[in-house]
Amino acid sequence: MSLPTETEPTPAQRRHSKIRQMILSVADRVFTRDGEAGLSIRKLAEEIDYSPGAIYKYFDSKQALLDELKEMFFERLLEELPVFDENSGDYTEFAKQSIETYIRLALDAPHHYETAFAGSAEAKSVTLDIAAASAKERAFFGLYDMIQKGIERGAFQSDLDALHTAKSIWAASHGLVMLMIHFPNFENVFEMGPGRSQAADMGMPNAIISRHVDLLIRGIGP
Amino acid sequence: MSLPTETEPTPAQRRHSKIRQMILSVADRVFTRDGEAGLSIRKLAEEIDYSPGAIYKYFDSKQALLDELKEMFFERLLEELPVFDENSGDYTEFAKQSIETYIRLALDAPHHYETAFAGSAEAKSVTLDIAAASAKERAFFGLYDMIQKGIERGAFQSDLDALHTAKSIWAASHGLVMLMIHFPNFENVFEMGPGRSQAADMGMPNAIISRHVDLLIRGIGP
DNA sequence: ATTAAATAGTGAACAGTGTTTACCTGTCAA
DNA sequence: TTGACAGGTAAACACTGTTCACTATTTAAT
Repeated sequence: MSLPTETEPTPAQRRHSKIRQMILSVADRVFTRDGEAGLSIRKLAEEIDYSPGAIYKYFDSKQALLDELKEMFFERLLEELPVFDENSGDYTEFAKQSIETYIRLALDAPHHYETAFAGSAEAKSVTLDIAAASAKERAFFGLYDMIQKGIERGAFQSDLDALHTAKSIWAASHGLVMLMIHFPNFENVFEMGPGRSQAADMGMPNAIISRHVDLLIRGIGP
Repeated sequence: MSLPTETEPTPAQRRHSKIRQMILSVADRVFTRDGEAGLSIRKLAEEIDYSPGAIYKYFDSKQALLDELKEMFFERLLEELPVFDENSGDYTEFAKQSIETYIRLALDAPHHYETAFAGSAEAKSVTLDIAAASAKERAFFGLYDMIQKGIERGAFQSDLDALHTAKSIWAASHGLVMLMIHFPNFENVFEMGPGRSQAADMGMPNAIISRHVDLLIRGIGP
C-alpha cells in the first residue's frame, strides 16, 4: 500500500525487469513468426531455457503477455505516424500518409494487429476522459484531431461530423488491412482470367491503398 | 470412382444425412452463442448424446465443421441481400441497402463472421474463373456487378475502376463490422464526456452505418 | 438364408494446451 | 544468523482435437 515513491530500483528489481524484458522480446519474435496459436508457454519456456511455470512469475497469464506485445505494437505505430504541421499542412496528403503508415505497419505485423482486434473483449468503458489511454486510442485521437482541424479550415466538407468521419476512415482502413491479411494478395484477387488488365497496377503494392484513400476523399458520387 | 449418377439415396444415406444435419444445427446453435473457443467436440458430443469420436464419422475435423457453418452463414447472407432492378434502379440507394444488410447480418452472427475472416488461411487461388464460387465470393460479385453498371449508367464517377471500387467498399464495410464487433457499442464510443452531443444519434443503431455509406458515396473532399 | 463387407459408435489413449501447486534453493535484510 | 521472500522446478489438473482398436449393427452379394 505504499505509494510508488520513485526510489531507485534494487538489484533484484533490476534483474527481474531484465528477465521480463528478455521473455517479452523472445515471445515477440515467436509471435511475429507463428502467431498466437504458434506461441505456446511450453515452447516459449524451452526457448528461453526456463520451465513453463517460471513464466508465471513474470506474467499473470498468456493473455497478459500477449496484451503487452499488442500494446508494444501500437506504441511503435504511434511513433511512426507522421506529425501534422498545422500551418503549412496539406490535409489530404497528411491523411494519405497517416493511413498508408497505419496499413503498412499493420501488414508488417499481421498477427499483432489481428489479435489486437479479435473478439468483443473490449467491454470496459472506452469513453476516455483523460490522457490515460492506450496507444491504440491515442493513435485514433491523432486522426480525429486532424479531421477536426481539416473541417475547421475548410479542407474537408464543412457539414461533416469530425468524430464520425474519423471513425469511418478508421473503419475503412481497418477493413482494408484485415482483408489484405486474409487474402495474401488482395490487390490482384478476383481479377478476371489471365488476359485482362494484368499490367494495370503491376509491381505497386501501395496502389490499392492509394486508391482506397482517394475513394474516401473523393467519394464515388457523380 | 463412380460418377454421381443421381440415383435416389438409400435409407442408410438418408439416415447419415439426417444425423449430419442434426449435428450441424446443434453446433450452429452453440457456436452462435459461445464462439469457436466455446464449441468443443466433447461438449458438442455430449449435447447430441454421442461420443466424441462419433462426430468424426460425419466431419473430417472441427475445422471442416466450422467451415460448413461459415458457408451456411454466407448463403443466408446471399439470400437476404437485395436484388437490383437494372432499369428503375437507384444505385446509391441499392448500395446503401446492400451494405446495411451485410452489416446487420454480420452483427447478428458475429462469431460466424469473424472466424470467416480470421487468419491468412486463404492461400488457395482466389482468382475465380467460373461460377463454382463460395457464397462469400458470389456476394462480392453482386456488389461488383452493381458498381460496374452504376459507372456505365453514369450514377457513379466515370473514371472509377469497378473492381477496385468494389473492393474498397467491401473493405470499408468489413472494417466497420469488425470494429462494431470489437467495440460492442462503436457508435457511442470515444464520445467526449457525458455532457456533449449525447442526444445526437440516440436510439438509432443504423445511424453510423448510414453515415458510413454516405461518406463512401460523397467522399470527404471539398 | 448365409456370408462378407461396409458403416456407426464407443471408450481409451495420444499429444498437445494453459495454469496451479507443493517444494526446494538462493538472495537479501533485519 | 535467522527469517522472509522471490525465483525456479517438476508434477499434476483440467482441458483440447484427434486417432485407434474394437464391437455391434446394418447393408449387399452369393
